Amino acid sequence: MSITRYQVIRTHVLSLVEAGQLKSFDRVPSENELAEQFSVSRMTARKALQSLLDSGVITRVRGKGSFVADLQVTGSSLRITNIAEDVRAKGHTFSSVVHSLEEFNASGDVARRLLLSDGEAVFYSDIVHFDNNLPIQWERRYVLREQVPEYLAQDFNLRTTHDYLAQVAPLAAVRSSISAINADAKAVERLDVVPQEACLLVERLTESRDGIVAFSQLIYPGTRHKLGASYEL
Amino acid sequence: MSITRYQVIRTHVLSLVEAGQLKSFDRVPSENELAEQFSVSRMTARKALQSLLDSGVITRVRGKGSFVADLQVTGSSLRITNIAEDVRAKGHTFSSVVHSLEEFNASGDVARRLLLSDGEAVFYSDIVHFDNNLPIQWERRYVLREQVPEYLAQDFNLRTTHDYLAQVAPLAAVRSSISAINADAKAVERLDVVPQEACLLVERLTESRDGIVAFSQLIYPGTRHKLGASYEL
DNA sequence: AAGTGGTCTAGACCACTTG
DNA sequence: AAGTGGTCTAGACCACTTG
Repeated sequence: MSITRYQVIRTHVLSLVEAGQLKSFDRVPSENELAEQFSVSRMTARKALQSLLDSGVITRVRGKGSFVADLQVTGSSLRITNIAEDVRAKGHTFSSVVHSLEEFNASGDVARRLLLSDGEAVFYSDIVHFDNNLPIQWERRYVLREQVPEYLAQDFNLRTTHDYLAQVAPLAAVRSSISAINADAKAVERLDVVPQEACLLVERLTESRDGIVAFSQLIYPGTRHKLGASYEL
Repeated sequence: MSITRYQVIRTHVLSLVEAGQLKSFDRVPSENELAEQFSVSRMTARKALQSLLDSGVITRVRGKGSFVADLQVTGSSLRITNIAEDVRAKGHTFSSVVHSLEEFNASGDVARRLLLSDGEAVFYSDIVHFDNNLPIQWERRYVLREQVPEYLAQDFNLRTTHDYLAQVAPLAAVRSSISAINADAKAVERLDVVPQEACLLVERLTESRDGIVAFSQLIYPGTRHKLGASYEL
């Protein structure tokens, strides 16, 4: 079995990603660009990109292009939890502090996750949730305006963003990734943790039947909170 | 988005399998047969069969033909992750280093999780897994001796603990928790991270039909690895 | 020799997003 | 209007397995 042309192209693009020359969400050469560069037909270049899509290395959007995917490896299963219910189920008092609720010009990672152009406006909320006055979750949420036009008019002390969104834009799909980060100055302030303390970062893209609704970043003090997942086979 | 021709063909073949007209190992119509039957080009028929291959519905052998695959045991989205497969799916090289494989006297947390008394002996493995020579998972596993008597005799360079355990003690239930920790000296050594770097800690209790099998601690460099979970509702 | 799947070409039309 | 990815065509050569 000799090495095929599409494998050569696949390996080339993969090496760009692995060498760090292309980072998450960076644009990957298009089918036409690769076809010209490697002197192959577009279908062959396409096959290379398609195999990278299948491997989860890139994502593709018609009309826009192909992009390096977010790091993600495993697929475990996680319940979508309602933090207010979880706290109350323990017999504790749940409360929230809304730090920001405003319009925001998406850029960088946030824009790319939401498939927006740099500078497009989204709704933004910055809220900390407490369990008996101890901060347990810092929630930053970027919401598409056309999907949830009344987002800024809500009182998120009365109802969590999760509950409100579940009502106005019922979930159809959720993609989450979980990583660990060291607390920066802002996290120290919001969550009352020690500088550099390990925290859980859950990034979540939620979709309704009408498409993407929101991108959320949920940060938990690592030592104060565990995410649970269980399944029976 | 209209229904494409290859989807029509895919659906047709799939319905034959689901209706039981084609059983495991039965021959599926060839690319040429389908192309003629549906009046499409061979490439379009091929795309339909290829998508069935990707879904695990059929297998294909050059020169022989396409055949209905053996019964699938897929638990849909509740996949328990196999790190070796995940790495290889990206086209990367997977390798492992076994640091310890020995008997160990359980105590504290480990004993409690396994419902043992303090000081009872279990089998213990300490292994680091690499993605292209970059450490991505440090796995410490505590295994009940009576459930897996031959655990210490295995070569976990050839087969991961996950694969071995899946074979000798099929999973019946899994309970995981995920938290964030700051890297201690041992983690720095095993995972080649910076001291205090945030890492993901996945703790997992696995059970077979005969009861608890093992307790595992899986530690991932936080910045180098994300756990992904996605579900469609 | 005839049939199979694997790769590849050089075109085409389309829906969609961006300047 | 130009670029993107998605689908599709009608050919081609190939390696491989089977009668």
